[in-house]
Amino acid sequence: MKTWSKFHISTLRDSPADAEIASHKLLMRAGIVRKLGGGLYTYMPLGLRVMQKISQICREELEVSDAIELWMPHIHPVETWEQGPRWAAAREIMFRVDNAGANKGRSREPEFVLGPTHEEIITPLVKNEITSYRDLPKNFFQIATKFRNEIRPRFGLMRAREFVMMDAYSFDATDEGAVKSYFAMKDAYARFFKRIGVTAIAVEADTGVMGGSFSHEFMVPAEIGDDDVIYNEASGYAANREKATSALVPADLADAAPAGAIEEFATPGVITIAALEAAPYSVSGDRQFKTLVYIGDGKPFLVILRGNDELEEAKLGSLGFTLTRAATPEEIEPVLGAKPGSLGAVKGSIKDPSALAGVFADHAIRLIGNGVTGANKDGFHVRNVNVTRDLAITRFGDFRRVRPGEPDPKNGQPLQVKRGIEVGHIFKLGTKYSEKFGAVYTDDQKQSHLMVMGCYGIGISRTLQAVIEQSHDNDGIIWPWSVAPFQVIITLLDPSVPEPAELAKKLASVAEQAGADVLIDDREERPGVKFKDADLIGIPLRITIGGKGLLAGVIELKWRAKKDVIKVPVAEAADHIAAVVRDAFAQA
RNA sequence: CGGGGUGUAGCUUAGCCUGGUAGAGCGCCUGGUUUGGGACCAGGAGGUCGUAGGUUCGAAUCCUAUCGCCCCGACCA
Repeated sequence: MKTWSKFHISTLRDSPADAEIASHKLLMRAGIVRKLGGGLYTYMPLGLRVMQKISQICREELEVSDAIELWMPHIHPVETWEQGPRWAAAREIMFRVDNAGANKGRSREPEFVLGPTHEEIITPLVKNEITSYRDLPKNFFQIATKFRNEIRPRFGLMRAREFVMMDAYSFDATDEGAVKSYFAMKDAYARFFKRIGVTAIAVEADTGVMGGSFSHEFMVPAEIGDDDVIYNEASGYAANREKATSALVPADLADAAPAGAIEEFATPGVITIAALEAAPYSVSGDRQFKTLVYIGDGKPFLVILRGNDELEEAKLGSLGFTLTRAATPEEIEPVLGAKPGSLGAVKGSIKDPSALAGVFADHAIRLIGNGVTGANKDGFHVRNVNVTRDLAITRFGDFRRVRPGEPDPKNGQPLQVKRGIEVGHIFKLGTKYSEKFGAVYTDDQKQSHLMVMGCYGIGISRTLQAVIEQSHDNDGIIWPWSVAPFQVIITLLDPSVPEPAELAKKLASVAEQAGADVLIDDREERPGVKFKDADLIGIPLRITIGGKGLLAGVIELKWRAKKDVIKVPVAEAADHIAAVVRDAFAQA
């Protein structure tokens, strides 16, 4: 048991000016964290207790799924990362560490980086540790600090430069095994979020720079989230917007009958979809082909979309390039023969087709019959363009951004969108890292095979804030029982009077024996201050001792999340509290 | 890194436009009156007005540079 006067909790009446969202304000006001700099926070004693509880629940649920805890260094030799498959993409977010006194006057290059994640560390480790199929599968995890030089830290712990993350890495002999490991983790995540009292939905996600074959994100629905979740309640479909698809294009769609031969027409000054929609051309956006030029690992390629569709850049990841970016006008003209605004992919119209790494078309362009596209000649477009007959397409794919209202790929009902906070992510990696680092094992036929990997993350500190974002009211935080820094606060109204103080201690130890963490507010403050503070820091159960209640021979129990006050005669208080606490644990 | 904003006491801020003694509320300290939802009275401590230059008799205020922080975008747990 802790007493407020000996513990350290400092609450603020006003929110700091740099906090904008509810959970960030409450983090500061309730004294959960204090800021050092952008994205850098001290976890105050109260906040640390929450972190430890979240971590412990995470640990327990992972262990149920047979994951094994270890601890890896957070200073990584740069060479380790250079050997890995994503140095080029990942170096941007890594803090570099100078090798202090060593090599003075020689290399100015940093020799270490602060660990943003640990695939590059664990894979070589496991390569040395495990050589036999008998030792597989294995799943290692740690709960530790991560360092990422986020370009823009924001919203307190939501995107910090130093943060606490659970990261796990599974190694399997076979692909089927890896899938099993993946879903074991998905289940562990679901149990974890349920236990900490957070609604987190698993949504299909893009694999991003991590690579790998499939992936789910765990999202906490919240207005302030960074991601759009596309979903349909009825079918259960849920995907990050970066990944979401819709049933816009029927699989059995037949090509429209060409209305005639392609013909060029002059469109002086027309370089936008909108301009072509206007008179005198009046070609609606869904009858235009939009031709975008990107650079994939140094080579240009084309993406063809419907005029009124938007490219979802993340979907270009499926093309297999390590780095992609939009091409500049200077890069475009020599290849296509025209400036942006007059581009197209009609066979024969591309100036230098051999320079292209491919022409990738979104499925939705198949909805266009006798459309219009650029002539690859400034100031000209062509009409009567038909997909199969006229366009030189390397392959079709899903590249467009889904819009709310489009048909669900599962049941055809309209899709909806909502914002979410990404609190966890799981990836089935495959052999991307094991190949690079030579992580192989020997099977029972003495044959060598690459281990099949998965990797998994939960943003522990971000989850802490997501809990607040999801569970608060105008008076403050409402901690779920399982992660509350203290489950019970005993508000002692007359701390200097011996009898009530003794009663508080007695009831505190009763609650503790039932398993609760108890805080006694023994400050010489007016009752109003104590009630306000108890609400602000969000302790689930408040027991008030003293004042008019005690005069009437009762103590009072009040749940933070409820309105009513339960009066209990002093004589029955101990038994009642023990029962209530046990009940709360049973329900948590 | 692009766009926008902002920096005055631990927190919230007024003053800046139109240069002339740096002010208030909360919090903190002392004393008193209070005591069931952030009390009241009296007294007190706390500021090189982000930093560095410049203009000026005189700069929180005007100018320049720089740094920090916040918001929107690209990226992420």
